[in-house]
Amino acid sequence: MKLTITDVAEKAGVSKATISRYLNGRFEHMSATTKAHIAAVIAELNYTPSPQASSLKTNRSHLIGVVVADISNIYSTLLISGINKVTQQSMDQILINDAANDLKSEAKALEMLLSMNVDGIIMQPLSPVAHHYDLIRDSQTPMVLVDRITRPLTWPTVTADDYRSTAKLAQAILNSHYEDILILINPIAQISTRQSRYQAFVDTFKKTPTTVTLLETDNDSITPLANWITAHPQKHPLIFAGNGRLLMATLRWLHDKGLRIPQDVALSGYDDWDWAELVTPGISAVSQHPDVIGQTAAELLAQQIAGEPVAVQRMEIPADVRIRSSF
Amino acid sequence: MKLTITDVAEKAGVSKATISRYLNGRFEHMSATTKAHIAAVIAELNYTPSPQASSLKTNRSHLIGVVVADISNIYSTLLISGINKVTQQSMDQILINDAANDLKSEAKALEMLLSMNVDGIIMQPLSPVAHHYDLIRDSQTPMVLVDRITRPLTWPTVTADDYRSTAKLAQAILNSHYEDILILINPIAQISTRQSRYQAFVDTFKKTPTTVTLLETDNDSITPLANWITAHPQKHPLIFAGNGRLLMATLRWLHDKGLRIPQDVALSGYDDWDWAELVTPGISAVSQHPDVIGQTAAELLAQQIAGEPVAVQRMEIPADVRIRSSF
DNA sequence: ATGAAAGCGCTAACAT
DNA sequence: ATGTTAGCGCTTTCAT
Repeated sequence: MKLTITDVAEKAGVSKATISRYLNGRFEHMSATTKAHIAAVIAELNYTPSPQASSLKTNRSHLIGVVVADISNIYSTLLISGINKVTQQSMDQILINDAANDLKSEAKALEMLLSMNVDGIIMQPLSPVAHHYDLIRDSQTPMVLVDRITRPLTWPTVTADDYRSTAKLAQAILNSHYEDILILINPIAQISTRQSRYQAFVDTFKKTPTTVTLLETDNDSITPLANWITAHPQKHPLIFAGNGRLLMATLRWLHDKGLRIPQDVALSGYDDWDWAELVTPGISAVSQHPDVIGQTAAELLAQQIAGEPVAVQRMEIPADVRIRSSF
Repeated sequence: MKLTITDVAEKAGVSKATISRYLNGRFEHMSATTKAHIAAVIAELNYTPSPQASSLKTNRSHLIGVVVADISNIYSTLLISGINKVTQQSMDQILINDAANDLKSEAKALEMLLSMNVDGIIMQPLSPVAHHYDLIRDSQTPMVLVDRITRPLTWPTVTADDYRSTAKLAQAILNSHYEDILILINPIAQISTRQSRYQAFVDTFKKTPTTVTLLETDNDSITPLANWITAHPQKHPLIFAGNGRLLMATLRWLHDKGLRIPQDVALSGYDDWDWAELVTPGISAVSQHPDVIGQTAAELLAQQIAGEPVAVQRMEIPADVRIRSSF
């Protein structure tokens, strides 16, 4: 049977209040003897207090909600692993929820978390409009956004430095003088990071003869790319795949078609989870650090929960640009 | 301000008890009018009950604890994603904990989960000895093990069919007549799956002239392999890397050394998260399905929690063997 | 068909 | 320095 604070109090011959004080580290007015005695009794009984009971009174659940856009994406693991580093320290538990790239699911996840009375939320938002998340603001629950920004800026946000890192990659491509650059990316209207990645290319090639073509796609499908390449068999384009899944899908398609990299088409992309270098001839890519993003977000959230002021601003975690031999 | 059941009761002009009955779907003795009325009020107020308060009374937390061996491993995401599929349905929340490949951390995670009063636990155990987890048995908390077994068999366990799938791969290798097979794997004494993978090779090549060499390593280091290859420059071995990380590390090392696959060394491994085919020349590997394992485990756990009897046995989820061109 | 009241394990005034 | 007591939001007998 699970022990309660009453059991401990009886065994120790003191009141529940004293035990409670002990548990919460309020020793200011406690005699050293009772303190030691309580410690001994707790150790002997191997008693652990019930967080839910305490939560009921204190309104602090020691639960952190995490909502990821798509849990099957590697980004999620890395992000969670980073968050975990700090919650482990603070003895908080994380509640993982998957939005499955669906606004309805995301909303449900958020409601769930609120009803669970989480102390704070870390979310990789699906919607770019802050308004969409008014219920969080209304509930007064601290939140930190990761990976994508939301307008107007309402919560502290931690992302990669998409624009800067992509521009760096674009700069490297500049020297190779491609006629056509194909940006294969999910709909950019929605997501800030996608816009930045596209814009970095546009800006870099603005005053060059290079044509930058935007190929918007859905659900990481590469059909628009396949169509373009099939329609322009004589061209020798450079492809920039806007995320890891697209990069992988593109690679697989080129493979199937027997197209050689970089002889037939050149390739580059965003996100490389260590495998891009293993693929012959080594894919040049931007490599971000979701674990650092997660850790930073968790620290920011912890501050907010502790009542310390946190600036509502975007923090950018630098990504690495790894140039290999794919263009 | 957060609404309580009392607010709803007042607004609806009925007692808390009636609201509670409504919330728990006990309509047997409820007039259709009050039922409809309560529904309307709840919708209007947008009320959501507090799980922790209810948990206090019912002893059901709707929390499922998940302990993974190493959260930064892709296996974890896939596993969680599978678990998530079923917990989403049942409105349960999952509490992810990382054992970080460390028995002390694992024990702490388990204690944490017990004190959180979780309804059940899904664990990828670090220790092969069931005794190690007696505190779970003592606490009467339902548990399902995944990925690795524990002796004696104490909990329902869901794993891949390590032996069978590895044997299938070994069989394919058999026809290529290698003189030396190097099994690179983390310490096999500890983990059941590792033993099975090794044993599958030993058994397959028992009556052949092929030598099967066990190269035990630690922390996914490839030093033992590097040493062997350096020491036998004239040989043309086939390597079997016991997990995805080792496979990747091996690949990277061969790359660095300029060793060609399969001309200089042949390669194969366990775990392929879709990238193995993209690496030239396409790595032959066993591909397991952690998401299915997770889903199955979660279903088993749900049954146990519901009080339905669940057989204490090992369930094997078939892995795929993907033969490509690396040997 | 519905309500009153006690209590789940804990915390926090307010006593003493 | 420690105890008493009244809840936190919900469920559940037992009444009516």
